[in-house]
Amino acid sequence: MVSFIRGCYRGPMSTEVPARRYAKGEAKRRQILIAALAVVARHGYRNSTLQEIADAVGLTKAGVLHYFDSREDLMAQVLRERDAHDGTAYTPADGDSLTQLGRTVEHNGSVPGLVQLYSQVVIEAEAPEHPAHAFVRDRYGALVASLAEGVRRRQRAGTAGPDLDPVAVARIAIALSDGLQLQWLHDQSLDMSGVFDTAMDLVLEARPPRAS
Amino acid sequence: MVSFIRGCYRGPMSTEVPARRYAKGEAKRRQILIAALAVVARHGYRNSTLQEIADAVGLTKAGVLHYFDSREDLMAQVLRERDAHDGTAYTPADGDSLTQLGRTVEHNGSVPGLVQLYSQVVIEAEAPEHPAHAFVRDRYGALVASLAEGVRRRQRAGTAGPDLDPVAVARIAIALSDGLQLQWLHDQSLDMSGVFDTAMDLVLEARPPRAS
DNA sequence: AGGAATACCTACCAATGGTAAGTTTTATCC
DNA sequence: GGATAAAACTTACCATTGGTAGGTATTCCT
Repeated sequence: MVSFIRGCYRGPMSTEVPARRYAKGEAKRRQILIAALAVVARHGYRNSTLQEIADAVGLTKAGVLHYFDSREDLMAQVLRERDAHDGTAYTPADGDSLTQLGRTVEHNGSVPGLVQLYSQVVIEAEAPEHPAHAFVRDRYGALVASLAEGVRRRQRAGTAGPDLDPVAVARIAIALSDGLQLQWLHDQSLDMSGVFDTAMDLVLEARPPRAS
Repeated sequence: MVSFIRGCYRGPMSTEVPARRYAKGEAKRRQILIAALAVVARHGYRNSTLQEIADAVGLTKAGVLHYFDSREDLMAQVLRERDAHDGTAYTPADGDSLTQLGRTVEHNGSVPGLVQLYSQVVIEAEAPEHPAHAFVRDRYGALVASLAEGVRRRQRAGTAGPDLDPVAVARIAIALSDGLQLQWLHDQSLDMSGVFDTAMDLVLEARPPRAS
């Protein structure tokens, strides 16, 4: 069981060194991740077979499974890689996390394969034994924290209702993002980004209560 | 009710006659639907096998497949039946559809199995060849229409911002419902209903814009 | 060059969804 | 109250797929 690295999740706070691999292997690994996403985009998540992914990169099933513990693990890693790459998730304290989330929503409107994969992994990972369980959990946690902080900053700046519960608003923003993506999968004419911005504007409303 | 329908989806506009079947079969069919939901609740969607469902009702796999075209079809029918039963979906014009949706969200907080099944089917059904594709599409459509009408009624009553786009608000409500359920699956301590109500209150806000 | 770790393949297995074809049960019609 | 047609099943059986075991070839470091 070689896998000191494979399968085990390394969160943002983890500093473990990656398992040493040969250059060729590292390249192949990346290639697999890219191919997997492409295959999902073409045939959908549940119709994406290990065999087809393997074919796409000139390997056998077993060859692919040399890099990933399982199909589920592979799919989860696609997400993780993507997540780390375009840094949508763990937004550092500098940028505005709410704006960043909005941008991510907008961007996702161009990658249906990724959206489907994301939704699918999130649901599957509900099972505690799923390889991405901890990942998704941590991701949600980090997102909530980051967004809540963004809300607090806006409250200080006066661009968000002072009585809003930052954590609740964070959860609302995430729910909107996830939920709109679900709808969008069934109707890609939906303007996810527009609806998201509209909703968030209303939620963050800094206007004083109506004189009742 | 339309409980005697099977296999093929009959939307609101369909008038086809139900396939005739014996009383015993009808009972068995119900039993299977209930058992399927129970199995999903226990082991999760992807770990719910036809075999186990069959065992639960004293049949073989093939026996179950006599009633449903496929596993996916079975799962979709569980949703459909449930949908028709507690009438959450096609809310008639009488009640307030927004309140109704809120109640459904609250109720779903007690049935994790159903929530998981629902989410899973919605994602799977993105594929046009999925047996529940048309169902989910129609369901979304009907929900949007119903909720949008609810928003309009509130606007007339002065309990919703007059400038709100009813359809957009409808989509927002659905997204919140779906998205919160996704989060809730990973953290059942989340107060779905509370967050949902909070968000909708903010979105529907009828307060006048702040004097900028 | 030597040697350890990696990269990768060839079988092989078990589980699962699904089908084909037949047998038994159920209700209906003379 | 049997004949009969349809529904309610069952017993094989198949194909796909994820995954494993174990071996061979390749890479890289010293």
